[in-house]
Amino acid sequence: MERRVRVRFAPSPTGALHIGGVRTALYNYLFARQHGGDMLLRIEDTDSTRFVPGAEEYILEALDWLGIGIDEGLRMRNGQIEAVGSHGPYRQSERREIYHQYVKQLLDSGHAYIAFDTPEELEAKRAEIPNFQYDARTRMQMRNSLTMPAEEVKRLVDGGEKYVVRFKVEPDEDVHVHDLIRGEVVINSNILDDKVLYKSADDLPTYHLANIVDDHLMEISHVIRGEEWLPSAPLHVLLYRAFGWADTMPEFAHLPLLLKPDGNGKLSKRDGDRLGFPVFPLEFHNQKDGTVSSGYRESGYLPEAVINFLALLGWHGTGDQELYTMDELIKEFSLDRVSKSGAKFDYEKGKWFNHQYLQLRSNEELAQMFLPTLLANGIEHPDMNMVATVVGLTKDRVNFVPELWEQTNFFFVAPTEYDEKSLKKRWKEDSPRHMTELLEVLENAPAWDAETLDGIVMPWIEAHEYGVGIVMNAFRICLVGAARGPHIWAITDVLGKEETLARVRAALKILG
RNA sequence: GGUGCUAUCGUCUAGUGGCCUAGGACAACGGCCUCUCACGCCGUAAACCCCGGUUCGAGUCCGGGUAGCACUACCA
Repeated sequence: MERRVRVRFAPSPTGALHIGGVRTALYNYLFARQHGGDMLLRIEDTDSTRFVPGAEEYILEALDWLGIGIDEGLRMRNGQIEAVGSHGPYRQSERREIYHQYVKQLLDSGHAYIAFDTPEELEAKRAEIPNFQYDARTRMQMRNSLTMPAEEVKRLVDGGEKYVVRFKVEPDEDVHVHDLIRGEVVINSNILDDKVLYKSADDLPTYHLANIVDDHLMEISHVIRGEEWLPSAPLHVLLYRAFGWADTMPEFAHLPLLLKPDGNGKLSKRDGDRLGFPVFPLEFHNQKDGTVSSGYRESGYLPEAVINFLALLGWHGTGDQELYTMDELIKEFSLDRVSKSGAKFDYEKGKWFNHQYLQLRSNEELAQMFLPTLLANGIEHPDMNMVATVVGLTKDRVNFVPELWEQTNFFFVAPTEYDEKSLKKRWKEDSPRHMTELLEVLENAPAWDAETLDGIVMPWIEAHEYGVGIVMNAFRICLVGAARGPHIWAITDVLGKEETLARVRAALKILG
């Protein structure tokens, strides 16, 4: 009775994988793992006109980066695409023969018919009749195998006339769809049109047919997909019935949509560039239109942060927990705790998640990740131990690895100018004299560790009643160029005696 | 226009008839810590779309309204 759980993520290679699609893939993956089932990946490339080269690779690479594992179908392994499983092929464009067979079955059983109406004719019809719909009310006035003699249909088809196969929707029936998230949804078949299932022009089925055939053949137990599919779910139920597969029809779960952070509507490709944050997991160079879209990976996001962030956009556990590892998500996830309403994409919270996961990474690891940024800023061969040290000193104040540069640049490059605001507030009339004297104190330091320096500088300040804040802030400006940064002795420790003294002298020269 | 789905702080959400004086998180604001800037910690402000009904009792159930969203292709 209990069926093996098999779910699929079935994107179209029409561009970069949208962040909403990533979440759909994630929920499918979590569901599969939790039930010890299979996660399949199938490419739905039945629209040859929208195909974008590189999109398939992109999708698989993105899932691989995020740690969303694929058990069957297409997946990325060591930078190479591989197909695994016995239900293939897993690209719909390679399953033409299979679809032919099922189109024929529907035609033979009277559940579908051939239609010759051209796109132009249909367009004219729509212009002529408001709210025109190709259905039980209108199909008998159109050019199709229901209205034309069988011999003529055969003659046209054999003669290479372009045609489509339409599903014959029976009128006046309440179609029930059971949805795991929304419960029972009922739609009357009268509002459904006779959907095109197959187009002879490119010898490919449409989504609706391919989807049902593949899900059946691949033994999919649960269809977890975006809410935009809810209106066509009744059509899919009707198709399962027409094929005689009603008893093995998968369960449906329609996920709420990801909405724009401002205004209205669902999150789209263009929102990212408009609002200044990525809507794609990886940077994408579209070979078709030449556009480049930014990605979470390239923006400095950690995959575990993206996963955690996305998981909580539309799902929530039973308690107040917000930080989840993938394993915890697999354990806790459940479809009945998925929200019903759309979620505005809150980019700010994503930053916070990244901050949290950044703190968990080791200094050495972060130093490696920081290397490209250093190089981009002209730091050619940094001492990696030193980089790890400064990263450790500053990582708790950044959300992203590249931001480390703003926090650590003075460790690598001595200041040449000094922040005006800091000077105004922290560089006093006595500061040049203090620094000159401090120079002498430091020159005579018996050692250069934090404890030693603190042990001689503090008593010196106290003895002269200069004020700790006044001296230390002026000193900080000399070393950093502004009133910011980690603890002063941590800075002198990294800089070393020679560099520290040189910076104080340079500051004295410029600031007087 | 038609059909469907949805509706709690600015945002993500907890809440499944009394535990709600509506909880948590992000963001905002204030304070503490402190040589600075941050981090961190503590605190403040901030919501049940509206109208009816059911009930001893409604954020929670029902009806209506309103609003938002999705779909309405030989796209997925």
